[in-house]
Amino acid sequence: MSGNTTRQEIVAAADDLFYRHGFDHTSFAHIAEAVGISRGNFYHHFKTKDEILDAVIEKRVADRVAMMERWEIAGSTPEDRILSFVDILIVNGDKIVRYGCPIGTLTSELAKLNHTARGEANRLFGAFRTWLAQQFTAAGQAETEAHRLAMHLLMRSQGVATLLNAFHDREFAAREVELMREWVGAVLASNGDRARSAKTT
Amino acid sequence: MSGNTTRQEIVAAADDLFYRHGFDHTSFAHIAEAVGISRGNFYHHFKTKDEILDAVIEKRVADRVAMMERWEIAGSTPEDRILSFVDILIVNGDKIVRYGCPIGTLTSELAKLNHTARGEANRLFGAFRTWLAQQFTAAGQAETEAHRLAMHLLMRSQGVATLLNAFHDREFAAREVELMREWVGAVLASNGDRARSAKTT
DNA sequence: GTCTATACGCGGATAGAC
DNA sequence: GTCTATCCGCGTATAGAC
Repeated sequence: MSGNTTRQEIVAAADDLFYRHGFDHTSFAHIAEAVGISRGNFYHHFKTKDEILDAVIEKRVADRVAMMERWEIAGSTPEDRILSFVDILIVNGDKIVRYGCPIGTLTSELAKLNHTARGEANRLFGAFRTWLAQQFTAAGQAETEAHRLAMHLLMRSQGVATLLNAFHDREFAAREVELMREWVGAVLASNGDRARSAKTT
Repeated sequence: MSGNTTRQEIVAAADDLFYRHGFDHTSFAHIAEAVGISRGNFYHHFKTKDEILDAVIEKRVADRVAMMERWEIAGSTPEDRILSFVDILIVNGDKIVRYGCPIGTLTSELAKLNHTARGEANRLFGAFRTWLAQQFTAAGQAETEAHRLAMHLLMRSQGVATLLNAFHDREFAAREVELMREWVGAVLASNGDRARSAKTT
């Protein structure tokens, strides 16, 4: 909580570079250049590259949590909030075309590097997973089913991101987003039916 | 076509290491050690690392094409063949848990490295895409719809692979594979209805 | 806190002997 | 075709002056 601006700048620059070029391929020199400081100064803030990675993951988690809190405020119903998640694929379309999903690609890379921060990185997926499950639960789904639906939606989002990055086909993404929106609507509508019939009987 | 065994061994070892540790992270020393030759000897077969990458991509494409040809023989109907594709997620489950999808992860990495072989790597996805589209067409789907269905299935396969790699949850994968099988059945059944009604009217 | 200078190993790549 | 020896740049990391 020392509020060091330089440290925050380093983390922000590393976050961006790790996303665009990957963790392993990004060097201290790259980050130092992006921030505008010398390489030596670097080690006053972070002793190892892994420490920077931890800080970047921490920042990414915080950013995603903040985003989900905004969705909570903006969306009046659980369905609206879930659709905010789906819309990431459109809102961040340009970046995904170029660099893929920030969470999926980091997770994949750390898995291949067999990096110790693998588990930490999974908190990113976990944040979305539990949040989505909460929304489905709020929409009337049973606990286990809500978690399955959350995983299904996360899965489709990842799949679309991967193929959008490979094929650069925005129409494909738009089509799949529309299918996801329809799927969410159908799932929650049929549940509503069950909920209503359960009430009336 | 010189039939050099050493060359093939290098490509096979590189294929494996690129998959398990990533292209960038795999060094000449790693490959040389895996094959059991010296680093110097290496350059008699490949002048640059990129040449090895090209050869690995070529091998991967050939392997996948051969696999799809086996599916053509094994499956009597287009639906059977499509389900062979879906079942990769189960058959290769262990490897996917550890290293993800060989195609998706390579594509993502090359995108981040902004590597020239990016386009070549996309032939891997392309091979599955066109083959799946052919199967959907053979099952009675219209040309454009067949391609959309192929992309949809490829998307789901990628999404499942990514989350399977992240969460190591085999039950999740089994559940999603079952959903994909149902989806394939439903899509082809409804099409069959349309085809039948078109015939009888 | 920020800098310069530097250590040291590993990466890709080359030369040339056998 | 296979080897050893070697070049050179870049990577992480450290020491120490300002």
